[in-house]
Amino acid sequence: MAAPAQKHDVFQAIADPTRRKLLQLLDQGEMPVTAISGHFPMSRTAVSKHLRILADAGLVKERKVGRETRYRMDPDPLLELKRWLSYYERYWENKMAALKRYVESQDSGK
Amino acid sequence: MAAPAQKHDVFQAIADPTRRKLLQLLDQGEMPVTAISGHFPMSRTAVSKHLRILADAGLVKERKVGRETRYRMDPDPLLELKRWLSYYERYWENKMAALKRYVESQDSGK
DNA sequence: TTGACATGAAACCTAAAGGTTTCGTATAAT
DNA sequence: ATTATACGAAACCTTTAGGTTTCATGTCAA
Repeated sequence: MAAPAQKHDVFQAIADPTRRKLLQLLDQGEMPVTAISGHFPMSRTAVSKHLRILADAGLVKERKVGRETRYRMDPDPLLELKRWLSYYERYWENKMAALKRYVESQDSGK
Repeated sequence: MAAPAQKHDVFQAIADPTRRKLLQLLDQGEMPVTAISGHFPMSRTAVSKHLRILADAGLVKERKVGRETRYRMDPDPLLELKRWLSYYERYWENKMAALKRYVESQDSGK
């Protein structure tokens, strides 16, 4: 299969707070555009553009039902983010270990 | 305490691929600007600006040593990202949910 | 003390982001 | 058949992002 050559990646997609809210909202379930845009202080068209960017990154899927387009969230691309983040995981592991040691030392001290 | 009112957050900061590379590079250790910029196909000034954005988000720290400024990575703000991501953790933690998504995607796919 | 080096600030440019309004078109309701 | 609804495409505007070049300043080396 050829590469998707998507215009927007996950990192870009979640950079905008409006789009993060969109994901959160659509996490509740499928919803048509007008209903979605009711939750945002901007025009329906603007929301529609954000949805397109999210769709481009694979974070939402659309489905046409009659005259409406229903969007739902797809968390799969977030796995890339998770993978990226896991690279830095060791930092907190060490930190947590250090904190654990600290707490335990306080504990035994008392 | 007053809010930091930082101009750039961690989501914005990591949205740019150059800045992600910067983090990766600085993960190896502290480095002065000129040395850093040697790794990038752009001017030192441009790199400097990226570093400022990262610093603004708290992802790098700077330290002046003589006539040079040395930057190092600070992973702490990534915890916010991790926290945000953890909200969606259940999706791929739960195997049944994954299977459900798979079945549904096959269903609505073609 | 003179010159080279390291760096950020400033001014500037172009493209992209994020928003608006207007319009066309398909579907639904009367 | 006509009107209302749901939506995306297009054109447009303003601000921000990302880059450049130039300049000023502080520090090190000769």
